[in-house]
Amino acid sequence: MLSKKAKYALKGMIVLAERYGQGPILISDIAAGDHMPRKFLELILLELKNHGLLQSKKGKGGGYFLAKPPNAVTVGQIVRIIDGPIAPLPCVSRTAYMKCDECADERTCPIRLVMKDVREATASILDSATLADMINRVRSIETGKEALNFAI
Amino acid sequence: MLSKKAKYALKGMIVLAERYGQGPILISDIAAGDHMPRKFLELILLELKNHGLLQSKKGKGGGYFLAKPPNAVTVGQIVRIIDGPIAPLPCVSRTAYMKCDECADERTCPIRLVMKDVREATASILDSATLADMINRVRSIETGKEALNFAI
DNA sequence: GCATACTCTAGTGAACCGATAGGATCAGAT
DNA sequence: ATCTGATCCTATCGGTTCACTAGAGTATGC
Repeated sequence: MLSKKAKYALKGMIVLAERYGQGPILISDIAAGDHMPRKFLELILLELKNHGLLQSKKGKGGGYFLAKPPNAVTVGQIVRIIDGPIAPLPCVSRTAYMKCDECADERTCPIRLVMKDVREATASILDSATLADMINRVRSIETGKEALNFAI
Repeated sequence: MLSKKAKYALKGMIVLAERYGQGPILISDIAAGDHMPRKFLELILLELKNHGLLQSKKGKGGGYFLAKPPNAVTVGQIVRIIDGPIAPLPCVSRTAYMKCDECADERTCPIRLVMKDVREATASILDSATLADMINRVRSIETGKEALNFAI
């Protein structure tokens, strides 16, 4: 389950992606647009900055802005920073692998086999979805309406 | 992330599936085989029973057994009972849908669109994997060894 | 030097997790 | 009837995480 923290992080990043190239944006502005608790968002943005996804400027005219273009930041990166590994079990994680202590033979653990499939499927979705993708996807729904459905 | 409780539930169900048709199995036996805390497992099996996945018999010669054949019980069912909805966000859940309060237009929420993909992918894996599938998958690895790899 | 805005450390109440305790209840054997 | 073996049920507990808040610290620009 995605935490609220991660959800706020994603929302914040999307706002910043939409205004990419327009200079620093105030925390307050980001929070106000999507009804997020300002102080909480403050922590989150800081964390994303410390992981290199954001840059900031202090003082008047300050704020946050993306460290990389929107097509170079994926949902997977953001979720991993805030919520930790994507894998449903530590023993199938690539970024934070840990052996289960009870599991005798990892290679033949039936639960592991299924959860590995889940991990693979989830990771491939989250790691291929960039901020730019998300924005475009919404725009095409908003402007083209149900056009895509007919195209299929 | 899958809870330990859900993991124990899956392990327990697999044990019961392997011995399907052999009458009731003791909680203690199930717990001992996989090093699970007996009392904790007791709660879990009870919960699975109350949701119709297991049946039980009290007194001497008692124990737990599957209410349905192993090919009629999926991982998804078990996980949902123990850990709740599979969806990463309530607003993309089919079994426990809940609107997000902040989300103005659900149809164009970019986060929702991505998480819906994740839900779909995860659910299709978990809902198609039965206890019988898991057992067979392990057996074919154990007996056929690396045969499958060569086949690819 | 003062207002502005990010930076950092603590802390808090509520909920959840993993596990245990102990009695209640029921089925079968004697 | 009574005893034994097993599940059934409720309560509780220590620890951790979650969602959020408070407030002091620090750099920036005018």
